[in-house]
Amino acid sequence: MAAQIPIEHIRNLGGVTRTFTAGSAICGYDDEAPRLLFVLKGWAACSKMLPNGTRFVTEFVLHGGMISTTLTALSRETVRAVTNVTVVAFPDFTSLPKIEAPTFFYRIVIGELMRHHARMSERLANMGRRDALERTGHMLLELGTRVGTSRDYDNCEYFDCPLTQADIGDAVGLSTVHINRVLRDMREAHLLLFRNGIVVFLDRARLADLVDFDETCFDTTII
Amino acid sequence: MAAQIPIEHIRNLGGVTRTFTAGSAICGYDDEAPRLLFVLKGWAACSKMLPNGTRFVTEFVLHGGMISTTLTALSRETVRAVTNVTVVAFPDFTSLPKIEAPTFFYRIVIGELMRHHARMSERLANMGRRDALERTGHMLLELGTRVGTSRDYDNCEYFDCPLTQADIGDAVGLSTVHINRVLRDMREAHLLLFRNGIVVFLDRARLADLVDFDETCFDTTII
DNA sequence: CGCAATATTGAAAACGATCAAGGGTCGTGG
DNA sequence: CCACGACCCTTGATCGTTTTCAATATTGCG
Repeated sequence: MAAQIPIEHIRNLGGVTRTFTAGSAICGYDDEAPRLLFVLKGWAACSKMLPNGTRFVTEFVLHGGMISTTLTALSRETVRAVTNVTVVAFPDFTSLPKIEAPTFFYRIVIGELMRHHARMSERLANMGRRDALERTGHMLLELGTRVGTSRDYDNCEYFDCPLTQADIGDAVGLSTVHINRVLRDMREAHLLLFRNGIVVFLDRARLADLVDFDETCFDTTII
Repeated sequence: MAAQIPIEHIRNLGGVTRTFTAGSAICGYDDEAPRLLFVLKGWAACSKMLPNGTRFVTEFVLHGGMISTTLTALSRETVRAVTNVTVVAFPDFTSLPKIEAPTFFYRIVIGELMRHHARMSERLANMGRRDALERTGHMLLELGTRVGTSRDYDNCEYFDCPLTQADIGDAVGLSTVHINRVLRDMREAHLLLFRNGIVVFLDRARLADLVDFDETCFDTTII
């Protein structure tokens, strides 16, 4: 199983390319035909609206990530484009009675579901047993690991992060106000900066240690 | 895709049956050969030990549930038998380079991963955006829905629940002490009883309404 | 330039954790 | 058969974290 989805393979399978503008809905849970989407570019967010009026973000889908509309329907999630997003869409062969797609396609889907599972497992533990600083630090380290960081700003690692503080709060289960305070604390502790859509890890090693971040679940060569 | 794993099919595929006594480890994350296990009987719990010394239960595996040791390794989870547990074990064909198993097996694995995903998604939202009473109520309703309830005790629905209050706390991210108080509140509000390993829903409808429980994610005929 | 969305800060209140102590139940061994 | 220990459940009091409410910057965008 490859470490990452072979996007090139997928491009050549006759999927339909679609784009979504920032803020638009990629799929709701009462959609048309079931589809499998692979994100080629941009950030998307899977979220649930709860009856109590709050929102929760269950997953950010990044480059190479998969969106199964069958799955989002089952999970009662909505997927929305955070930035402009490009995807390739396929009919959702996974729910057909017979194997109808190249067999390696099944392996790709299973791999994606597993990576996804590993992230959710980590995030569950995160939300259940860690405090605000650990949760937010963890989330930002996860995102940095997944999108990949560059080096600049006095040789610190950084990455572009199009999320608002509210998005992050909705993803880690904290109020926007508190995310703001946590970010200030991290800034004052010279751990990281988050300004103008850019996250700079001022001291990534210390941060990772502080929030005990373990890349295993994200930087997967296993699956 | 079937609503449930066709255990009969699986039994006839030459898997090896194994049993584990209550409390023993079913797999840790440094296990031997990767395997796929299907639980025939009993309750198991997937959990993570965090560096801060706390435990978090990411999933309870019940009758018909699947355990992939590849996946638990990736997620750095440990699986422990809560009660005595019987499983059928297969080599983990999902990580082989070629399709090596009956193709419907792939569909079974994908279905299980999706159901699993839907539960985790629901639990994430639960932990992130609901209070203690809602979380615990939700968890018990989820378990009741998954194992199936019987009627007795003045015609109330009930089910056998082998978990301790500590287990539940570790699964919903609350302290044991607080779980205890929440259970007392629910008892005093005539919503449910949890005594001697039995959960009785005294007023299931009102409870489900109070914690806004939605069975869609659990009672799946879709996948 | 002005509006809307986002970020920031303070003060008060709520919620859940933690600490500490006691009670019940079960199984084992004397 | 009883005593003991292990484990689980229960309750009270206190402390800390995070939420909420409210008000004010700041930024981005048409």
